[in-house]
Amino acid sequence: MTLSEKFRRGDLMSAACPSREVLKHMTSRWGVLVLIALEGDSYRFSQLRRAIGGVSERMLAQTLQWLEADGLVLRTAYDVVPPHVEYRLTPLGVEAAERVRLLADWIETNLPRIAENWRGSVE
Amino acid sequence: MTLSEKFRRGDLMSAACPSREVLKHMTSRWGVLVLIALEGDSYRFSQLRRAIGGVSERMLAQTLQWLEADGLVLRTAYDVVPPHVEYRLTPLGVEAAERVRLLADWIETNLPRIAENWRGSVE
DNA sequence: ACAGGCTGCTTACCAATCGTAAGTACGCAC
DNA sequence: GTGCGTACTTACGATTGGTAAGCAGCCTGT
Repeated sequence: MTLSEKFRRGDLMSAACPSREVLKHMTSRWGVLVLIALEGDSYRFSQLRRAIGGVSERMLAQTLQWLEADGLVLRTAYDVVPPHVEYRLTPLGVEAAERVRLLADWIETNLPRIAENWRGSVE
Repeated sequence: MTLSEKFRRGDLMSAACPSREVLKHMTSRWGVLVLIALEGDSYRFSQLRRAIGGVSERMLAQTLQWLEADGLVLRTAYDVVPPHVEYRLTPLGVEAAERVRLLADWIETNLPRIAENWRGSVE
């Protein structure tokens, strides 16, 4: 098996595999939240920023650019003033967002079970 | 609804919610790969390091400590020389790893579709 | 009329994080 | 007795991330 054959389908355990980059974008601190937010609806930049608590404009812009470059998010700019830009998921992005949301949902519902382990120093 | 009621079940869109920390640990660059590796088998430290291409000892140790503190990974140290430490998933960790693997599998199998978007500058 | 706000970014700067390399303690093989 | 293997920790430099300010032009308020 040649290297290119090995990487046609990704191999995350190999340091050199490009799938590592995709993983990095999708599981980045804000990438996860962007995908989940956009799963429900399309958003404008500032709207998305308000929906996701705590993102800086800088990081939101960067995250959206990553996801756009990976073909998960579609950016549509209307040339008006004030600027109007819409972000929505591509079909590929919808599939990705589903998986990410499953993970996020699990964390949200199981937070109590996880948090039990934090009480170590108390008691 | 009080703040504590709001956070008994996590709310990832709120900047102050502790679920953000868990998300950070599970979706960290190495956290994902650790969970997936440990899903199949228990591993010793160095063994895990070799299995996951490209991790430094420093980051592997830190990642394992995060996951241990969240109750996803169980660390068992045998007091022998040379040191022998085993890492395995807890039942909670198994559930988490399943979700993470679904995401990873999707990336690996859909890498070709994603990579198509990178050919923008070529051609 | 004219200051200030809103839009979607980008840039400059500083702090936190991460990776690399080395140190540690101890036993065993050569 | 030199060197390897184990599981880490620590020091330091490089990369990344967050904060704040800038930009360009219309709309609102006074």
